[in-house]
Amino acid sequence: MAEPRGSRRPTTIVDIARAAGVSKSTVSLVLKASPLIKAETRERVERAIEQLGYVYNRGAASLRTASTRFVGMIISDLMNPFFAELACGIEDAIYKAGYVPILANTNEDAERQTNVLKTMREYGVAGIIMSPARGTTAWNLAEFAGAAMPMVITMRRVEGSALSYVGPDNRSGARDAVEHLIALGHRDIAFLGGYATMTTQRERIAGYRDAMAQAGLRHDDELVFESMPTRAGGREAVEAALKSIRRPTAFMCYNDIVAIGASFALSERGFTVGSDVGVIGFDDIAEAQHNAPPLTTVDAHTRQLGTYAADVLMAQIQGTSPGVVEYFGSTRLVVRRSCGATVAPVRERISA
Amino acid sequence: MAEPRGSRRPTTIVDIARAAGVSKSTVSLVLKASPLIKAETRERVERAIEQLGYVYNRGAASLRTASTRFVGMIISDLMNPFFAELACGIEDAIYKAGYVPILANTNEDAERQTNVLKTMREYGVAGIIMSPARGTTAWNLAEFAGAAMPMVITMRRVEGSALSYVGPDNRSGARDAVEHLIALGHRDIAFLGGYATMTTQRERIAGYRDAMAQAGLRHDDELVFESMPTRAGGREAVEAALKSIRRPTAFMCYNDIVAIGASFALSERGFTVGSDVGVIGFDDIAEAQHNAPPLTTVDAHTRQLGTYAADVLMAQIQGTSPGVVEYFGSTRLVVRRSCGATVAPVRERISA
DNA sequence: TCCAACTATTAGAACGTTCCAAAGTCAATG
DNA sequence: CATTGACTTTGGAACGTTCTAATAGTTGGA
Repeated sequence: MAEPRGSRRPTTIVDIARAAGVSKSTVSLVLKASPLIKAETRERVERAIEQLGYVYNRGAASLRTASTRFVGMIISDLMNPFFAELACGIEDAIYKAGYVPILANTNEDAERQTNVLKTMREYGVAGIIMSPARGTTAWNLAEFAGAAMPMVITMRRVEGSALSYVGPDNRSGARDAVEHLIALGHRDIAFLGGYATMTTQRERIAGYRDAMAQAGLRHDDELVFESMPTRAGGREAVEAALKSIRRPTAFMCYNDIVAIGASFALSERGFTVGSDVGVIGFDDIAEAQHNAPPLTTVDAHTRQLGTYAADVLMAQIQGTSPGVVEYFGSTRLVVRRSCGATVAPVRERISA
Repeated sequence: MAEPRGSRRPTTIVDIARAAGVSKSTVSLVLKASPLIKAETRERVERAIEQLGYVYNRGAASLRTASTRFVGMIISDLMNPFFAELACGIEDAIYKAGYVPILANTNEDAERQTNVLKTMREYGVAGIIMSPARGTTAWNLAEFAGAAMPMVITMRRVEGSALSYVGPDNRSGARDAVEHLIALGHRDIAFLGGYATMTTQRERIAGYRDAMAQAGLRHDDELVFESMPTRAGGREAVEAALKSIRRPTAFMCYNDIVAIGASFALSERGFTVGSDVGVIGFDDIAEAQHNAPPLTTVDAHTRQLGTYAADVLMAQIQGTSPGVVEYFGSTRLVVRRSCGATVAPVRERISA
């Protein structure tokens, strides 16, 4: 509470030691709650700390111990509610582990990502969790891959990288969703959104093709409509699909915001999404539930994946890790109304 | 690139000095691009840095200079797209100013906020930007208010606090919106969402009352339906309003997610939002545009406010500030279709 | 030849912690 | 009364920078 008497210099461990009539070593031990210190001494020191309004200097401690409790958290697009949820999961787990997250939102800018990685190293972060910007190559991460720095990649695989990875099982998630569309009677099903340069898109398309092939349905490139993975991209992709020769009756979308953009554009054009035409998203962001109509989607358990990614990193930092982890989280189809499930009841109680 | 020869010890400025045949002071000067250093010497040092794969240790530098380039960024609810957008604005500005954000998502938990403030001080942040958790009092912030630590509060005013504040002009924004509803012919207009313990809600309600009083319309407490400021809260609030004696025909909502929840519930009950009944939100989050129907709302210029808050903090840190700033950003009514503007054309080209 | 005024470089203390090795206390034991 | 061992406490080096003041080296003018 109180300021140090005379000077501007902040109170240090030495001031406390003087005030309490002990050595600075003793104060240091009190600060880390060492059992070596006698109760009476500890109280005396604690009183001095209180009185002088001492603030522990973690920077100095870090210099001495050559380790920090910073964790770098590199997010590719924080404006996307999906990544915001991921970030929340990561942040929470980091906080609970007694670490502190340094945030960087790269906005899909690989150059910025490079800068940020460099800076974080200079700040001595204990490890890094990152959802890589589009176009990140294993080569970009090579420096870190050498176990030099604990690091986990999340949500987007980087091919050829030997780093730990945590993400959803995109392929089986997409397969489940498309199988559901097929079961509802859809035959011409398009895939909307994303670009083939994104591993996530390729994985989801693979799932789409698995289901289509299984049912003996067409699933060639002419049924894939690429676009930016945004709401606007969803609108564009669906417009393109509607202009195509074989007009699809259902749309498996790269993610929820694409699906929301697509269902919006479909409604604008007079289609009744959920009966004329089916739409399914991926991720299950909060918004999906309140879309019109409520969006059928694949729950990726985003928040939990974030938490798990952080846990993996912590284990790696603390050396309790079994080495490189590759985790593909299970997904769950959430049937709402956008898929054309006219008969099926809404299986879900609205909650969030 | 290359690792130091023998030991595990990371390369330091001293290793560079030895390799380049100069003193560590010289290396230090090279690192800060001092004009004192001869070009030839600089090159020699830079070559050594490259060869030994030296990583600058900012922690050590901070200890010596007694200052860091960390900025604390305390967000009350990162899952809310409004705050995610705010966070993006802040992060970007901080990054551009050459600082590094430490993130904390308090999740409206005042206790966590207290912890986080303490921790950030221990890490020696140069300043803090924070959207306070609900229930934060001036007393909670008293320690910081003494100009001891540069700090700017954003989005939610804390009464009695002498800290800088940056946020939208809630009162005039809400007034504009309600005036628009009145101009469209609505007479029974309710206010939905938030709690009177939140300064932001009180300000927005004040604007609502300004407009209602001006038009000579009822605006007593019976037309205010409080709820959590979430989508679920919006649903609950509108249900309560529909049960009330004097059933309103229009709803001014605390924010966009409340409005989205409300318009969802109204549609579920068979109302056609935008003709039977009007709904207006506040914030203009990305989602508003793709709501069904697209949501009329008050653009708070969220991202810019974040950027501005960061700029104010930077000025305060660098001592170029004119002291305590109170900024109430102008707002802009964005007329879409939820307000019952059946006649008015949609004034906006869809863009995001 | 000497001094002034540069330019370029450097020695060494300082920043606030932690940690090691050593030392002081005290009661019990032989 | 010395010795032991458990329990507390401590001095001082070390962490990797920056910064001040001082030192060389060089040039040019008197």
